[in-house]
Amino acid sequence: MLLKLSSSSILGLLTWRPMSGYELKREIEGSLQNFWSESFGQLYPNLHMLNQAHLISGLPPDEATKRQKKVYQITDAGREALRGWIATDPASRPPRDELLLKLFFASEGGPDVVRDHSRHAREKALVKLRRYKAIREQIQSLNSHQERAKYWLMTLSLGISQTQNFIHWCDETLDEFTELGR
Amino acid sequence: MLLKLSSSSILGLLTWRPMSGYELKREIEGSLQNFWSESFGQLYPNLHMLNQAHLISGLPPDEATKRQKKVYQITDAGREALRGWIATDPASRPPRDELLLKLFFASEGGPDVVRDHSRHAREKALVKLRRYKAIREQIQSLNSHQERAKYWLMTLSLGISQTQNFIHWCDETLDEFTELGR
DNA sequence: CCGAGCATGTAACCTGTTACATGATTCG
DNA sequence: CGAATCATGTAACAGGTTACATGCTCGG
Repeated sequence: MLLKLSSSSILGLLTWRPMSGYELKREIEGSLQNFWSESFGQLYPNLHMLNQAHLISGLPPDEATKRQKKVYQITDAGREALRGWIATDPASRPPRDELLLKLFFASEGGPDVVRDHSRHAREKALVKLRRYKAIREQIQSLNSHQERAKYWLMTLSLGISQTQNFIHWCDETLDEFTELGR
Repeated sequence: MLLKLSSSSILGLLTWRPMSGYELKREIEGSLQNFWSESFGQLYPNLHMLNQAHLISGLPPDEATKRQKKVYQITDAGREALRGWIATDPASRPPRDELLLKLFFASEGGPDVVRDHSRHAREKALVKLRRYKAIREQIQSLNSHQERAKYWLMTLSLGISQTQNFIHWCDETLDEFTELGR
């Protein structure tokens, strides 16, 4: 069973607990935001496809809350497909970094452009870093016998160190190009 | 004049010297490979659009080599548009990192998957790092009165430190998850 | 009752890649 | 002369976002 890239996050999240499309979106924007995103326009069609492929199945609607919410759970075939997908070599998307492209050609704009961009990028990175650290606290505070925590912290630690390194680079760049501006 | 994202690299490169579509592609795969890419299917149509918008103009074909090569140069309006584009705040694309998504859900696959992926990623990062350093040598060895070099080295230094940091993280991860595998 | 958030879905659009078609030139 | 590379281009497709349409439910 071949698994589409845009379906993998769904299956992954459904290993946690059964969820609806809306809940999945919230979870993606919460837990996966740092390295993944998915739009409703992609999510709902994918949900239908996964259902048809029997990798997920719909739960019967809750009697108590007669909401029109559709809750899905992962099937055994789904878990199988997910495991297969996880094990295969990850493909890297063609690079497209707008900030770096602008900085690369920034000699056309002068040192001020570099200063402005790196200052702004630094601000955003700081926000990101604070968010990362808050998540880390959260994970560490929940029961440590959660086996998944180890894996989550591993990905987090990459995000934190990359962001810290980026901030450091912003500082250096800022130094170098504000001298030039004077 | 609003500049399309996929056209900006063309204008940027044409500030170096007049080039044909084919040469632009080569230059993108050479100098910009670490943060940018462009396919022919995008490049040639964009070239036509930029030409029609008078941001670039075709050079008369060389008499000596009667090749069917079409060489373009950037116009004043093109330089203007490029400067404007460089100065505007860069947008960041929605994140999509397949490796991190797999590692995040790797508790489904076990420690071996983590080990395999980080080992492989480390290999690729090492190759990248060597390439980065070779480029740095090259830039530093060309005449230092090239004003652009300062900008190029700035973007390079980010690439190098991010890659080094990534390799370091791979080592840590490898350590942690090979212990688990035993 | 009304607005915010819950909830599902679709159609139009944009961007970008892949695969293909075509032909010239250079070098061994 | 044949293969590799130079060189330009297009059509089909895949992937993804945005904007819209629709309606429910809960709290104030």
